[in-house]
Amino acid sequence: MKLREYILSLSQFYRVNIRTAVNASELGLNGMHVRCLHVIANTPDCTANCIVKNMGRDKAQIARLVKEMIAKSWIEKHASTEDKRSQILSLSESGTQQQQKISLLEKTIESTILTGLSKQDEADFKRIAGKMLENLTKTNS
Amino acid sequence: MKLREYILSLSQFYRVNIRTAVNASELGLNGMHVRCLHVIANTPDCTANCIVKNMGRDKAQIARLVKEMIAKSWIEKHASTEDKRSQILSLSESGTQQQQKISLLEKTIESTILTGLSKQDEADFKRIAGKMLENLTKTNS
DNA sequence: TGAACATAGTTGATAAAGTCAATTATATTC
DNA sequence: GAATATAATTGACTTTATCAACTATGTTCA
Repeated sequence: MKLREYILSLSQFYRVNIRTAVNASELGLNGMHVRCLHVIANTPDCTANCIVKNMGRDKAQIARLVKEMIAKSWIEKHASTEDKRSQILSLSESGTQQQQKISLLEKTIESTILTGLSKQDEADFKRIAGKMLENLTKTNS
Repeated sequence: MKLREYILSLSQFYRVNIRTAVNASELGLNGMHVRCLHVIANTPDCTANCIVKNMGRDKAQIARLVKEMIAKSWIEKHASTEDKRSQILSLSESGTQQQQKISLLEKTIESTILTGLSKQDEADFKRIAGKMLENLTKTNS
């Protein structure tokens, strides 16, 4: 089995799993919402562009997701004082709650994924995947 | 950085890379074509259902992709002699050529990804990712 | 300073990908 | 041989992704 297959299949089956869990919990959000909320939660002074860079998506797609999440009141935006072109995004009260619920679901899946693997395996995986990511993103810029 | 992010980002950036390369080479195929051709090439007596299982996709989606690829004459189908419900898929002459061109592009990306990683790292990655995949797919069935 | 270029975000148009339910044709089971 | 299961197909639709054009603000440097 080729490297490609491992990479693509892992994400595919991860997606299927998390979507099933999220649907079941009836939070009313989809995969991209989940990931955006994460990025916003974990990035200081997060802007739409931060999400674009972090997730490797098209900025049009992110602009629409952001709009949608603001409409649902999960996030808020306010103009940056430093750069008037930038909009700083942050989680609202309810967005934070959503995020916490998702984190719980993800912990469950994470422990499923890691079944039968050692701490060392996990660390190795992250180290190697991190290096791969670095290699992949360097070529783009 | 969480496991989730490594898994999803790796596939995302891999996709972006391979798509750029495939577009540049003007082969006229998209990401799903690429993956389907691979599965067909590497599965003995491949059926649409094999692709569904292998890739974790909806059978409707695969049926349409197969139809499209037959229309483009990249693959052929003939009824199975063992089970008249099944259609055995195989690469045509031109499909094989497409597949070989893609393989070249993928080799290039693969070597980019593996830059700075040892043979041992690669083997470890595959072993760990393989176990993860096993964990993820077991829960679904 | 101000023209040229760069960056952040938005929008329109469209393509690709994914989903759910129903249907047809064979297979299997008991 | 009737009930049930499976392989593939189709209709109707939603979601996700992409590209190009555009507005508004920033940056550079002749």
